[in-house]
Amino acid sequence: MTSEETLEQFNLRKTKIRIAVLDSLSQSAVAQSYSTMQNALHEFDRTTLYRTLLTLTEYGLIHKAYEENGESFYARCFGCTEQVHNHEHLHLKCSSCGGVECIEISDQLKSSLAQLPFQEINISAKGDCSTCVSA
Amino acid sequence: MTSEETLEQFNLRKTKIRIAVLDSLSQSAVAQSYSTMQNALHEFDRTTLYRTLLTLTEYGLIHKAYEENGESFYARCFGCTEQVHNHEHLHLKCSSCGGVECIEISDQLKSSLAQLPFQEINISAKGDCSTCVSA
DNA sequence: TAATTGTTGCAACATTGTTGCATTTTTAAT
DNA sequence: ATTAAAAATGCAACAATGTTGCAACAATTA
Repeated sequence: MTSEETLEQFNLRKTKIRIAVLDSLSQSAVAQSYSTMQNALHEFDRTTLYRTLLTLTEYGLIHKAYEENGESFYARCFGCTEQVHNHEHLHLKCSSCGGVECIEISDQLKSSLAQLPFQEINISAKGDCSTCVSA
Repeated sequence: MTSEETLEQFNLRKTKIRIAVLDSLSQSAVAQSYSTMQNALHEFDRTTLYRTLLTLTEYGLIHKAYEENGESFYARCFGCTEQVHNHEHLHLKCSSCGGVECIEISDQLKSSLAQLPFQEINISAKGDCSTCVSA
């Protein structure tokens, strides 16, 4: 599904920056930092980017995958809605390239987590991402 | 062990703010945010607090337990050194009081995590902390 | 095409992160 | 106890990001 179709589906206006952000995050294997996106989308005002990320997050199209030292990394959400979030993955911050990758987790780990009486469980880790480990 | 003794043990100078930060975090059941500490320690310059947190973190006396929306929460480290970190717990952000609590994790979850080929695995969750759930 | 409604760009300010430097404090030596 | 050396502090300054208000503008709908 194209970014335009996605926006239509969520009853969001199809604006340039929303399409650009969704396109960029959809094509990216890793979550992107705010500053990376700001550099890539320098034709837009940073406030606009800020509000675009807020809106897309609010509607469950993207999510903040990782946060460290005040730097936020965003990724496309798949199977998430405003109410339900699929967090059956962990976020790996690559020690080598600095990117953040989403990693599927084992069934054993899933069931261990399912026993916890908490919501919005989030796992992050550091190591080499799939790109860097094979390089 | 008192905060002064702890600082001695790590060959760190016993300054007012270091003792105040360690005392405060040692007595606190929950991790404290930077802004909370800044308000509590307003007699010190915020740069000094900033550098104090850096130093205590560097030597493994405290650690950044949680970070959300640019707000960092710090807690006393137990059994951590500059090299080895004990992260056999998860950080629970309380939906009610906003505090961050350290929670011990089950052996099953520990062993699931031990199988992951990553370092510095960190789990966070949202829910009610032990204080709020019983209130 | 016009009216409506939502979005954008800009200005402005808050908070936190960060560095340099002069001053002060801590520690160790005398 | 005094002093010299080393380290920590306070202050000024600037960067990055978060956040709001508002006028101008663009996307949708009638």
